[in-house]
Amino acid sequence: MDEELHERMREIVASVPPGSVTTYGDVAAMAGAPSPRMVGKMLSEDGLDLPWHRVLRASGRPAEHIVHRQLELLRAEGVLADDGRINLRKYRWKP
DNA sequence: TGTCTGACGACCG
DNA sequence: ACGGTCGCCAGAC
Repeated sequence: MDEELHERMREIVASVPPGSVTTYGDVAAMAGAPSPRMVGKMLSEDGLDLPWHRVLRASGRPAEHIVHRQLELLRAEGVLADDGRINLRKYRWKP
């Protein structure tokens, strides 16, 4: 099992600064994950202590089950959604 | 082993 | 812009 990958994904998500967002795909690419799904999997089981709300789908929309909560947390950081969708060109984090 | 299931994404019409 | 489809890959059963 790859504990290393798990840690890299965690570190990347942890490093996304308040007021900006990233996507599952970006995190996967940066961490060298085989699929963006792995990022979602990691967050679902070990993401409570991470700024998981800063991770969106490539469309700029949050995953279905957490939409409300996520948009709420983002709004508190000044990341505003237009009809449920975040403008990635505006808020996307690029290290 | 074979199938199904996701906090996903690229492509296409 | 949207929805359908297909590829993806580790786990659960």
